[in-house]
Amino acid sequence: MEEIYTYRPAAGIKNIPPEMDAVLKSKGGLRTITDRLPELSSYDDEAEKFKALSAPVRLQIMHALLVADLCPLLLKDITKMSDSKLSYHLDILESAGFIVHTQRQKWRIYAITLEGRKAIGHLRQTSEIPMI
Amino acid sequence: MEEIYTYRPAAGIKNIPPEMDAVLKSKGGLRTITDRLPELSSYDDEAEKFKALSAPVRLQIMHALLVADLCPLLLKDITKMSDSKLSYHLDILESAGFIVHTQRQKWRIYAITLEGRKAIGHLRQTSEIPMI
DNA sequence: CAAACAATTCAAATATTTTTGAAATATATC
DNA sequence: GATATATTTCAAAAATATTTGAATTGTTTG
Repeated sequence: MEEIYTYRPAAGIKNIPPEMDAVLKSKGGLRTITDRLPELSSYDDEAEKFKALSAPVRLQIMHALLVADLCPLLLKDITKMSDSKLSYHLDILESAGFIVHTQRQKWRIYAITLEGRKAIGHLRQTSEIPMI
Repeated sequence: MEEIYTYRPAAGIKNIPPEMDAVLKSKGGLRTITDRLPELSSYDDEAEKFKALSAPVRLQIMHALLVADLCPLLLKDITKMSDSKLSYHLDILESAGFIVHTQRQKWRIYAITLEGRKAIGHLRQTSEIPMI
């Protein structure tokens, strides 16, 4: 006589480890777990933010901006990057919402956002830093 | 008579915005800022961790493991990925320290680590989840 | 022990990201 | 107004990451 499990794994899955069987039982079955999880595309924004911080050069920029608001000229000196390369990475950080810029005549001034501070785990505010 | 600024920017930099001049003065000059910043390679590990979470599929795996420890068979069913693809992404998450696995005979069981929970901002512990 | 299973590994193909260098834009200075 | 400056944008090249599918490893089952 074949026992019917409400937590039976999806068709196609033959064997699962005994521990998994127990886990599924306690969670109400695989279907219950699957149904609770959001769809893949719901992670897109979060993934983009993580990606923005996934390059050492961009973390370097973030940490420089943690010390002070800076224009690309100075960031270029600090990071030793070419103009266009710096511009590329600044754009990625800005698109992710971690930095912003203001235009002052022919210069730009970049500043880290509150979200940016949080993201790199430096929420402690250094009050002297000018905010935009 | 030429004034000598201790906060004068590095050679090669001609003009900076007036606001930048004030910022540099308050921070002790560009050199002081640069000297305080760690070298580029010091961000490698942190960048690798962010990169591990920079793909929607990997966040999906993380969130599934937040609900329960799971074997690749079940993860495959949940994420609709091919064997080798899943294996590739599990490896990236494990290398970053966000998940671990134990071997039970022919099966593996993957579990999220405490660091993994923290990283995706779900520090609130759901006590029923079996930990390895 | 042969066939089935769970899962990984590997190499090639594909896709995405990053770098580079030239051109463009806009502002400032002589 | 011509030249210099600050910065971006763009397209091609280079570097990395991901996907795919076949081969491999080790374990279980008949």
